[in-house]
Amino acid sequence: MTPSFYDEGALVAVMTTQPLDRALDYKAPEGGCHLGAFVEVPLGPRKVLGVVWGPGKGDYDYNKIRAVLRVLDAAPMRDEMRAFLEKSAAYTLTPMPAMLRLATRAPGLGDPPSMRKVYRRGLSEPDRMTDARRRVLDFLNEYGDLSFTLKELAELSGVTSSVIKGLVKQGAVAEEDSPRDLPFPPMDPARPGKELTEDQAKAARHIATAVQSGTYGTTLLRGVTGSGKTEVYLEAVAACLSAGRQALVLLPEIALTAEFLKRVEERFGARPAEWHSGATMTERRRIWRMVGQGNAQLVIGARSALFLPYQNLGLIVVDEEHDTSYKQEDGVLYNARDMAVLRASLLGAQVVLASATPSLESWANAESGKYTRLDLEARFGPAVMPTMQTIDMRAEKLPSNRWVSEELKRAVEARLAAGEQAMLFLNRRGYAPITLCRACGHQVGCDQCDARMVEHRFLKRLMCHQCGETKPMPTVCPSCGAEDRMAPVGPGVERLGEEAVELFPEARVAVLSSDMYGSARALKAEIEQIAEGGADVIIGTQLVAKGHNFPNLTLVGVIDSDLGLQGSDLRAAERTFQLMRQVAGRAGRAEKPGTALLQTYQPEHPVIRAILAGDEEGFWRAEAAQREAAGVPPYGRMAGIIFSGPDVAQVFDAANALARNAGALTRVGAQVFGPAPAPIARIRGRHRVRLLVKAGKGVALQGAIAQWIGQLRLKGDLRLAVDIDPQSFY
DNA sequence: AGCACGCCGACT
DNA sequence: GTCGGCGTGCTC
Repeated sequence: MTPSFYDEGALVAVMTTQPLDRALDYKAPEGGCHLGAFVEVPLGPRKVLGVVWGPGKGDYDYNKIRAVLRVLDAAPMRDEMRAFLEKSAAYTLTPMPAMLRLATRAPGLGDPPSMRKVYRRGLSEPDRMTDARRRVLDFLNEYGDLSFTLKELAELSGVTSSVIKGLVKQGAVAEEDSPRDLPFPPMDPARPGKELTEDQAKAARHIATAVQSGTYGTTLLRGVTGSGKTEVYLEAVAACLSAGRQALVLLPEIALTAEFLKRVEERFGARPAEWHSGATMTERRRIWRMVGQGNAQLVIGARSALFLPYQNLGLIVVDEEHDTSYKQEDGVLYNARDMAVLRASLLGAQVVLASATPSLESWANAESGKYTRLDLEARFGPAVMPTMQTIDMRAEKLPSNRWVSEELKRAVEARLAAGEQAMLFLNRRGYAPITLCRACGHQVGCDQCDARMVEHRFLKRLMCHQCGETKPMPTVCPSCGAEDRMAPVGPGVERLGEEAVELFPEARVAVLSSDMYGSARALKAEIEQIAEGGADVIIGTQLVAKGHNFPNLTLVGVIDSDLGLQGSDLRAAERTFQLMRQVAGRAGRAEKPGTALLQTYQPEHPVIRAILAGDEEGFWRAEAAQREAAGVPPYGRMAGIIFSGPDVAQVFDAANALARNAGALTRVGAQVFGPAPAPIARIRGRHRVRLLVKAGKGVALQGAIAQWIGQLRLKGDLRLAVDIDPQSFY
């Protein structure tokens, strides 16, 4: 048993956020320190942030050991959190300091609580009363014990700040210091939620009971769009809050909308803490501190909210659990869905994985009994699932610059005539995916990456969708020099928008694409405006497939259902299935029945047929059988080893050398494939090459890989990263 | 990550 | 002669 307190001078091991890959010994400071304390320690000439990780090892020259400089004013990291970070690091093969950095992503961690001046009613009366003074004192008397900032008080009582300063001098108004980071208002779980159907109430009770048990468990909550998943898991949140424990709802960044927060506020009577990439430094600091003090009971956040210092977490909801954005693809490579399950298991907390279209991993875990599965079949309210049909594009005789079939066109016209909305869905941003020289066949590529440049007519430039590099549209072929022969090939949403304007001249056409709006806020505002009837025909990329509600939308046309079916990505079929189901779920969410039309060149493909039949179990079983036969996740294990560096040949050489020396892996029966260019073959001028490791389900993959790459000495600018359970393959 | 140490090419 | 290139190694 490790002691939980170290007296002054005792040796303690401190893990820093510097890339040192192990803890260093220090002497405990004056007054001692707790296990888990956030501390500032000297490291060479610098002062760095660290956490007291345990007793010192004592294997270092005692005379060189320095003392902890100070203990920071923050609640010590709990044992559970240290265990979580260590297990996450071991699972993802991430160096511990990088893991610790995820857990200390708040500014001013070491600062004393920031204070500000607030004003309240003082004990004495002013010597002379004026109108302005009267207004201030009346206002304060009315609000009793409450205090206000100078600006608030001046505005609310209609005086200038000098009046208040005058009253302070006389003692009629008291000036006090108050911490700037205020606790979040308490949630009220006893407020009535939305009325639940019997189906939903049963599911809600099931999860609530599990939450009250105070033990670990994971529930897969499956329900089609509009089936009331949110209402059900908010009841589980209520049960958790009632039990006096904190709750966390994880959402994909894009789904963290004002609409969702409003629902939460209506249910619990107060705004929860919102943790997302757009949060200001002040907000981050407040949330980090308040979560650590237990003064934020409910956090709604994107994946990194999983690493906040909860004191008493009882429930983690992962909404849209299949969403690929839960997998962080750069820096620390982790999957927030899997890490949520890990953290809950260490805490004795419950996890709810909610989705209309679960990932095959979660489906399989439910099948094998690791997760409890709850299905919400009935749609909430009168809306029903849309009718779905394919349009066989092989039978269409479309000119090469047209993508909307005659049948889809007629269907859209019918909706327009009825005063309803139609959506054309195409998962390709920009104007055209390829810019081709008609003289020599050259395709314009990115100078930084190996991707093709995509024309964005909206921006009047070519853009690389991998690194964001842009350049002007060339008039002369960069390869053969021919003039005015550059031509756009293939459809993007912008080009589809042009076609829609021609086909439906009377309609208001809106194109929704993530790169057309400066900020997520502007985009959300635009989506809301369109949902309220601001457009008749909506052209959109995959961002419209995420939980927005379009009450007047009754038709979804999927321009190219085959995108994502081809290729060697083992999850391609799964992704297409999920996307189609979600897009189809856009249609007819309110009272009007919807129709989904899928344009495809492969109407007999099992994925397309499963979507049409609405046969999810059939799809999962077929897909699971294929993966099991191939020995790939979730029936086998995979890892990517990504080498990167400025020189391609050097990067390939290093990867080749490692691949040829894979004894540590072959001993455990794992196979090594590659090297091949990584999914993103070049980022910011650095070439990336990947080895793929495939192993049986029972193999201790991390240990073998750690041993394998352990001896490797990387020279110069070469870097190596391990990606456990890689998600991108092409 | 930073920062120092150290071992080889073009300058006042 | 030495200024400085950044490869290598250390930080308790």
